[in-house]
This record gives sequence, structure tokens and C-alpha cells, in this order.
Amino acid sequence: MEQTLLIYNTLTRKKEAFKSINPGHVGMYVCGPTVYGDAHLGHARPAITFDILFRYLQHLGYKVRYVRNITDVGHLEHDADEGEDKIAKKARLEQLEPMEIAQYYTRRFNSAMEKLNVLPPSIEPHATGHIIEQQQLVQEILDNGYAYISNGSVYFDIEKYNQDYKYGILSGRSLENIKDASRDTLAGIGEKKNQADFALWKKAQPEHIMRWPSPWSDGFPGWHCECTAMGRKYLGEEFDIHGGGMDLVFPHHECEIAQAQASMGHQAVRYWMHNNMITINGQKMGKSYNNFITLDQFFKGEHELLTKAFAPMTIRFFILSAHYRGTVDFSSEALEAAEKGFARLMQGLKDLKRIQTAKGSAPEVTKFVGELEGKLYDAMNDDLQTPVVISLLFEACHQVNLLVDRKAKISAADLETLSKVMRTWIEDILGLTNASSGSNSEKDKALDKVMQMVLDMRAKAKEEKDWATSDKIRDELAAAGIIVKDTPDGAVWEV
RNA sequence: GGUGCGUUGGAUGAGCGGUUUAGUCUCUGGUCUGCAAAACCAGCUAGGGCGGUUCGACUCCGCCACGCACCUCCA
Repeated sequence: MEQTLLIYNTLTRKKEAFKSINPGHVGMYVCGPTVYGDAHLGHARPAITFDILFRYLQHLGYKVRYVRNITDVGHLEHDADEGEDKIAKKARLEQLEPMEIAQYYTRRFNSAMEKLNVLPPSIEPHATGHIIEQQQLVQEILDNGYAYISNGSVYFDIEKYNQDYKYGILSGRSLENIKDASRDTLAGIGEKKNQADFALWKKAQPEHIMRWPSPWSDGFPGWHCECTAMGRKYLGEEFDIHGGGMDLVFPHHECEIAQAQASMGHQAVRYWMHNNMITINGQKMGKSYNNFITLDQFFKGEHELLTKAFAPMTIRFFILSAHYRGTVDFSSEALEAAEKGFARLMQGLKDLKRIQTAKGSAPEVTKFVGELEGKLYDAMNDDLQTPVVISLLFEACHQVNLLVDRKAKISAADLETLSKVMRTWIEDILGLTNASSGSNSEKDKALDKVMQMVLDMRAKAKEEKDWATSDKIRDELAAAGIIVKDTPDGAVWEV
């Protein structure tokens, strides 16, 4: 924990040295998915970005409580005025219970996360399980005079709030701006005093299935409440890190700040972190643009923009090869490049075992091994520069290749250090693992044996210079989709 | 209109005030191989325009041009 981790704080627009509120402990909250559809590539980004942070903080010795919510209620379709709960709408369309939908997509989300080797958070609270906490939050804001009741709904009074505090500090916009923008796009003010006011509690229309009793009306919480209420419940009135996608800065996180301030009199979050978007042909990938590719489609290769299926680890590597605050433009070509890069990294890890040690290391090898981990820490500590981490690990692979080819010498001690560093950084911190290592079914074992037999036969034919037979085996295996690669240590195969 | 970001070699995409600046794809040469594939090694005229700071800038600052994202549910 002697490492100084710099984190870019959206609130101050500066990189700041990270210091946790409670020494040795970190509380971290990240906005999770709204479970009314399959997760797409865009959802993978915050999940992976904050997974890296979660892993790295733990690596540095912190005990981390990581909370990522499941939004299963509360996101209104259009605007708080005439909105319809997204979950409820889809439920009616498909004649299912809202909870059935939420459960179904939650499972699918978690399964996709597992494939991407995203560690499960410490707590995954559901919005529907915290209605009482959200009502308490609303009541506090009402009691403090920063909200008003209108026709059974409760709205946050931005004008009033702005007199005592300042609304817009996170997104860097003034109340005047916000009002102007709202006036253009929306017609009547309706129940609200001010167009910029946002709903804390919404009275349910008769057609709403998801509803809860409250002092104000039968209804449901406004969509900014859950994160404020649940973050506070599990991480305390003040906690270290709040993360999410950049598109949540306004209004979601801006409203969270206002809610915390209005209810508790102080802000809850020390460091606001936001990952940038993934674009496709230069445009943000999103549900409303209808240009998204779900993670499932990636894994299966079922999308017109995909030339083939991509392994979850390829997607993870692809996302990590860009810095989290920059946009990443998706293309099949870019993913194919990522696939090769990832394979190269894994090969380097594997080839460590083939290195023959010498009595002593060459000076440049000692220098490289000695400096590697320090450089990795420097990169990671500078606001999680994973592209640099990866490029350093590629340099390590280059060293491994030289050593395998016996173009350099390495001592047993240096090799052990190199192995340990590479393993720790690739597997534990970046969370990249070899996907194929998990296949241990009876079928796979049987295939392994058969292949070993076939390759032995081919090796024998080669020994006897019976090229016709050896080539025939190679060609027929190729026709069956199995590629044979000859290496100095014998043939290897893959499907 | 407001708020941010970007402009790097044949393509993509990182880092860095000066020395050898990643990686991937394509191409070229080589090693290995019975041949091939794979793998590995090496190479392939780079940093939008104009100013400024500096002994020195692709890297810092300013202006301009172009492009992009966010400002509505959204990761």
C-alpha cells in the first residue's frame, strides 16, 4: 500500500492521489445495469473498468466493499411527467411478470459477466428491495425543504437547492443552462414548479404494475434515488469511489449529489470516476440508437457486423487495450487484432515453462526483469493506464521469445521473478485467463486421446519420411476443422 | 447554444519534452521446416495547420481547421 494511486476525479477534473477514508478499506459504488434487455458491448466497459480497479485495490492490500446495483424498477420511459416504467412496459408486451423479466435478464447479465471474468461485486442490491430506504431519503429531502409534493408525486426543488448549494457542479453546467435546454425540448411544466426539477417519487398510473404504498401515493421511486439510498446503506454516509459510464454524469450523478447534499447536508462521494463510451462507426453504441451488439452475439458471432465469434477474453483484452477515459471505436477488424494480441500474450505466459535457465542472466535481462514490475506499477498508478501495462507485458513476451530461442541467458532466480510478475499482472490484475483451460469434459478428454494417437501416427510417418501419409493426416484434419502446428517440441493442435 | 475529447506511419492504436518510443493488421526480408502452415526475429519515408515557451516539442501553452461524444432513457 505504499503505492500512490492517482485517480481522475470527474468532480475536480484533475488526477488526485487516492486516499481512502478508512485506512486499509475502500468503499466503491458503481451503477449497474437496468435489467430489461441483454447486456451489450457498452455494458461490458464499466463492468471491466471497475473490475480492474476492484482487483488492483485488492492487490494493493485494501479490503474493498464493492457495490453494484441491479436496477429493476424506476427508470422512466420518457420523462418523469408521463413516463412509463421500462420494466413494466416490457412485461406487458410479453405478458410476463415484471419480476420475471428482471430475474431473467439479471441471470443473463451475470452469466455474461462471469464469461468476461468480471469478479462479482461484494453486494448487488436490487432497487425493488430498497423501497423503504428510498422513501426515507425522499422524506428527509422533504423535511429539509428541498422537495415538494404535487398531485401525489414528490419533486426535487432545484431552484431552492441552488440557493443554498450549487446544482451542476459535476457536469459543469449552470442552472440557467439546464433550464434553457429543458425549455426547448419539453412543452408544459405540468406538475412541476420548474422544468429542471426531477422526480423523487412518482404516483403510479392505474396501468402501472410495479407500485408501492407511500405517504404521498401508491407509486414508485424516482430513478436517481436508488443509488443514493443503497450507496448510503451499504457504504455509509461518506464513501470513497462512485463509478459509472460518462453518460450518467448528467443528470443521474448530478442528481445523486443533490440528493445527498439535500438529505445529509454533505456530499457522499470522494472520487467520481467515469468510463468513456464505446462507439461503432464513430457513434455511441446504445439502445436508443439501435446499433448495439449484445455480448451474447459477440460470443456466438451472430451479428451482421461480425465476421466471426469472439471469445469473452478477446473482448476483455480489447477493452483493456484502451484507456478507460477514451472512446473506443468498435470494428470487427479491431477485435481480430485484439484476438491476436491476446493470443500472443497467453503464448508468452505458456512459453515461460520452455525457457532453459543459465548460471547467470545477461545484463540486459537482469535490467529488464528488475525494472518490469516498477514500470507496471507506475502505469497502473497513473489513473489505470492499462494500455501501458499491456505494452509492457508485450515487451516481456518479447524477452520470453528471445530466451526461448536462446538468444539471451537468464538465471533461475530472474526467471522466477519474471514468471511471477507476468502471471500476477496478466491473470490477477488484468484478469486475463486462457479460455481453453476450462474444458475438461469427458468428451474433451476422449478427443485429446484420439488426437494424441493421430499425431503420434503422423510423427512416425514423418520419421520414416512417408510424406504422403503425414500430409494426408494433416489435410484431413484441416478439412475436419483441426489445425496442426509443428513446433520444435512436437506437434500441437487446436480446433 | 453549453460541456468535454480527439487529429500519430499503408490501416488500426498506445506512450513520451531530447536518446531505440508499444502492440495488432497488411507488406518485405530472414530463422525454423521434407514441403507447408504456425511461430519467432528483423525491417517498413509518422504525429492536422499557424504561432509561442524551451538549448531542444509529436509530447507543454495559445489560436485556427476538421472530426467526435455528452447535454432525453442510456454503461
